[in-house]
Amino acid sequence: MNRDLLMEIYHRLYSAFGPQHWWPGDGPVEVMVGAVLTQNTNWANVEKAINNLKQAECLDLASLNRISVDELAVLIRPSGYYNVKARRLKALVEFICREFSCRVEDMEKVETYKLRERLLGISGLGPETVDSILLYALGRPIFVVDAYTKRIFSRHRLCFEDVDYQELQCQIMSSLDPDVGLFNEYHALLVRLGKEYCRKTNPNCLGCPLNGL
DNA sequence: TGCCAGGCCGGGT
DNA sequence: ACCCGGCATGGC
Repeated sequence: MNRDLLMEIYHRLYSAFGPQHWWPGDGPVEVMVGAVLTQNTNWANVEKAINNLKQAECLDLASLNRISVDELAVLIRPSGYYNVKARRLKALVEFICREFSCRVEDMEKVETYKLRERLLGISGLGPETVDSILLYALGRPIFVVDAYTKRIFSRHRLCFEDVDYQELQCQIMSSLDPDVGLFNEYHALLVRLGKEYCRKTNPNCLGCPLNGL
């Protein structure tokens, strides 16, 4: 993929929308929880679930490790798929507690792609969730691909509609310098653009900052 | 009312 | 190697 084109897109989005201040949420644990809860789900619903967790003072590894799956499911109900997501959250928390003594800081010593593989081994964590955790919770230079990224890029004929996740990620990352700040803002801006101009149906291209690329 | 949202898994071909 | 149903809430 062409580096200049990728940067042109980035600058257009940044000019149009400004900084997005991602991830919306405080600290690595809240970010990781949000990454799981937002799977195929509107962020507004995720916020309700996260507020429930805060209210119950359960938004930390020790509490999440202590409460039952069913108790957790009740708290995260507004985020949808609450039974599967409760299991996925427990699996993630158990992983961190088992492999890193419940200390997020201890994950720092693992090389990024090694850690990526280990996170992908957790049932319920796929590439987007894992990459979101790596980039936004752990500050690793990993580009997050999502449905909007594919839709936007394919509609601008920069990739195929059904492009493989890894394939698109590799193409993008091999064309850019590994810059956490850039990757952070770029993905957030793509989501912002997607919400306003590149939904599944009703693609209103009028006023889209990428017009005439 | 129906469709969509910052996916992923497991079972079937 | 694909393809698909299931998982579920809340907003427009």
